[in-house]
Amino acid sequence: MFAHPGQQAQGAGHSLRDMLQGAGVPQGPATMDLCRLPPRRLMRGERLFRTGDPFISIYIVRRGFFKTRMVDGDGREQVTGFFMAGDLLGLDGLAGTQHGVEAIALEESDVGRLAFALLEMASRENPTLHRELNAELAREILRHHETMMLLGSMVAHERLAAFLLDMSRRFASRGYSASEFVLRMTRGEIASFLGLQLETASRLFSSLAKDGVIEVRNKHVRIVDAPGLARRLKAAS
Amino acid sequence: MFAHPGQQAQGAGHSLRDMLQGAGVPQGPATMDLCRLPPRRLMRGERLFRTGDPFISIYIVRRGFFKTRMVDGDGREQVTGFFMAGDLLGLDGLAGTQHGVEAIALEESDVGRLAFALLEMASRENPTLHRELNAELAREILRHHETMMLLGSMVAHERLAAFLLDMSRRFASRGYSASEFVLRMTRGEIASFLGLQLETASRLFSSLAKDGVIEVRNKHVRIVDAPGLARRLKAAS
DNA sequence: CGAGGTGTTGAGATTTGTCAACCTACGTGG
DNA sequence: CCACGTAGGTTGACAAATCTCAACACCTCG
Repeated sequence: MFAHPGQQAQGAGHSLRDMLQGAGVPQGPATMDLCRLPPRRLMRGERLFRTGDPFISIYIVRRGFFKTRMVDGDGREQVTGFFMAGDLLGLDGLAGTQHGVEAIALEESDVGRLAFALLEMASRENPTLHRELNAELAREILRHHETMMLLGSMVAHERLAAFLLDMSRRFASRGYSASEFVLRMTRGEIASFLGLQLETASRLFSSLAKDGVIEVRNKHVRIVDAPGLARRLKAAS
Repeated sequence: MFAHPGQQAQGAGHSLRDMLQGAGVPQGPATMDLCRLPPRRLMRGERLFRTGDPFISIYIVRRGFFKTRMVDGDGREQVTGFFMAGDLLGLDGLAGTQHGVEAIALEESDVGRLAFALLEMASRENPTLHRELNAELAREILRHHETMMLLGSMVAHERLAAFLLDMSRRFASRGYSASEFVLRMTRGEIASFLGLQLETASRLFSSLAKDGVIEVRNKHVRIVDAPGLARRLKAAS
């Protein structure tokens, strides 16, 4: 049920994604090449950007895994999303001048970067690029809407089901198994994202396992009964 | 704790808001005048736009009150925001091609409209306008973030306190009383927005009233002890 | 091999939801 | 202008979901 940036491969030429993927695109229009900044490697726990950082570039995850989170004045923390290879990161700053969230690597990761100021100029001359930027932003907003729906009108077990199905879909769209994957984030991070307590999330994993819907071993998850999981999104299980 | 479009008055000239406010701005640059569409009046319950509608124009509330809501495939409903005079509406479509939510008038209301396609062209020639559009979008995203925080990491009584303080701030920023106002939405709509059941929201109103923090009579609310209300955002009351 | 972070589980408290009754305000039509 | 119907709002009693606190197991990494 979650939409995420970067599901479908882009058509031809020098799309936003091509530019960010970097390495493989040696010969683009000059304006585009100018945008490209050196890629960056992060260790687990390192921050790609933090709340309030000036918005300078947008990123694509080339390898690894990230979470984004917010911390409010009272120290309340909220994980707002998870990002895997192929996902764009930092779009939240696209509309303004600074980032509203922070992005933290959940494992050793590589990101491609594009300088936003230059990208904006390029997009003025290139309507396709401009449209792509807008489309990515639209996906970001759609993601927000879905998160609000999840947090505002689902009970705990529905939220976890939605989360697992979303992960499954995203792994599948990248050519990995839809039924078996490794969740890089901790239970606590999942719980925060789902608006639950850590223990509640853990219990729900166990309960799904007991019902034979999934198999769990730490971060390794296997979806045994995908329809059963989907059913838990709707009525009472 | 909520950010909303349209807090501060805009500086000089023909800003986005001026254009939308309409009537008072007879002599703008031609490109801008072209964008302006006839205003619209809606009766209570009428929809300004609905989910999936092509994104054609953005709106400003000139008079009245709106809610936006989403309905997902399973019929789950979620109110995503409330909009009063001065607020921009329909920005969620700005990034894409269609609206992801629907907007419904909570009372007889008037809106100003700008044709987006023309507006986009105008913004290409006018960097200030372009920046304004981006700033509005940024506010929209900030609002989403704050809603996620509210839904994901606050308990019921904190959510209601946050809601009331937000309303208070927004009324105040429009020159109305910060301590006494009429909530145009029903308890059910407030509850949906806060991710609660109607009865829970109602009880929380009563409980705040019993504690002498607010006075309530139907939709009329008076904040008696604003600091007390603010205190309920943090620790246990 | 030890330490600390991570994950699981239990028991009980607390919060929130559910169902149901009833009250109130408001608009409509007689 | 009143009467009635209906949507909106409140409250109670109870059920269920979720949280809290606590103990302990596991796993990874240095």
